[in-house]
Amino acid sequence: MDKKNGRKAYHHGNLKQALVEATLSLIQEKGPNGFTLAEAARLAGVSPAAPYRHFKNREDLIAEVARQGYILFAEQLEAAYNHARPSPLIAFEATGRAYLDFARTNPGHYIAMFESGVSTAGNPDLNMVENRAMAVLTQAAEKLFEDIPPDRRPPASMVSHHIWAMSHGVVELFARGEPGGRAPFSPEELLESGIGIYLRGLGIIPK
Amino acid sequence: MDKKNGRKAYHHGNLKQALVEATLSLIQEKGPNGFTLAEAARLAGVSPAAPYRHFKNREDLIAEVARQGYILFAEQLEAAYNHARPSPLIAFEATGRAYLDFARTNPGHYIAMFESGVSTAGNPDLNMVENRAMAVLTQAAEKLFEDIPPDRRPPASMVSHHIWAMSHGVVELFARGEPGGRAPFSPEELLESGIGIYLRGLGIIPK
DNA sequence: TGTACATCAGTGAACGCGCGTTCACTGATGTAC
DNA sequence: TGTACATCAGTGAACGCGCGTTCACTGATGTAC
Repeated sequence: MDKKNGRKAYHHGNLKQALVEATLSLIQEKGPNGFTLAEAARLAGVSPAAPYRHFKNREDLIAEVARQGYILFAEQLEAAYNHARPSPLIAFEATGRAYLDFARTNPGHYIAMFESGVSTAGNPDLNMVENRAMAVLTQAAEKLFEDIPPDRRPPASMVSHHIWAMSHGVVELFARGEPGGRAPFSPEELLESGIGIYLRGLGIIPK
Repeated sequence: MDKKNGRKAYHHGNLKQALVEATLSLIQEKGPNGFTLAEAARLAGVSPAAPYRHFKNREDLIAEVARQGYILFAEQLEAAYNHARPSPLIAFEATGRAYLDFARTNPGHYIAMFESGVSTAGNPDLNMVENRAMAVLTQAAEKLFEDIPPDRRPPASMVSHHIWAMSHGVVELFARGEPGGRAPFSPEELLESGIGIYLRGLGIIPK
């Protein structure tokens, strides 16, 4: 499995993943629709026909990037949640921070997942990994309600959708482009304070 | 100023606005980057060179769509807010609904404003109209705090950014594509309940 | 009211370009015996 | 250990296409006198 000497190997060896990585940087640079399949091939050092060995077309390539993104995303949320330790509340807040962090450090993945127009509904693979990521948030919300009387608990999946929406909104509106772009607050501040107020509204943080 | 008889007038009469409208439907259909300037020209019934009389390039055209969108947006938010009548709280909630409504009924504008990649920072015209829209939300938040002791008031602009983020998140994640796409709740439900919980957290709605 | 002229807002042909996709091909690798 | 062969993963040339943009042009409109 050793690479032969240097560049000129006829077989790339790992072209599929190399194309995924080329796509990641192209997406960051030019947006999800700002580049062509030929450009990705060029960046991977390969002829324009080569990608067709691995992907049906451009959209298929982006879907693969998104798929890998959802898996990473779920892993990182789960790691941040850390089995509700040290406490469900602290772990929940850490998960929110991890959301923002993921979007920050993996912009290419994030864009492929949420801004590229790939439909998760139409793609069973994608649907599955998306649900897995979502489940982390929902379970975190459930754990949070242990101390609330059952008749005052909102549905956990509604709460996770609220948190998801607020996080996504902060990412899209305030964490893109220039630092200090659209708002006088940092994205971290905004998300942290927003979730704080929301949790107080749920009765989870005392007033 | 009457149009001459029928189609074949050499001068279009109102090509600039016709191109804006063509762009609106193309954006809805194919996304902010899924069409070409030539396509917009074709849809407006004009040669591919004609748009250059009115717009520097494609981006310039999309920026104009966004600009008109922000103006509409501010108007609709303001109308919904209706000078804090019948009460600051009810008016505030109506404004949230108007946000969602705008995104729903003006998808082309919304996409041009928030998903096309036009930078409002780099364009003074856009920046201005964006701020005008934002100011509606901020003023609505301020009015909401009249009854809260000043030392417990969060900055109004922070609150408006929270609301903006949650609304935008709901639109992007749950109000796009198929009805009942990503979530088991309707966008309206989600936004309404989310804002409700948030306002309870602010102490504006009693528990 | 008429006329000359400037300006405006289009046309249509042309160009160079790069893309997506197909195709027959070929070099490298894996495997059966 | 060798060898024949199948398969895999690339190449490179070709095609048709539509785009962005420029250009000299022209028909319509507005205006000064």
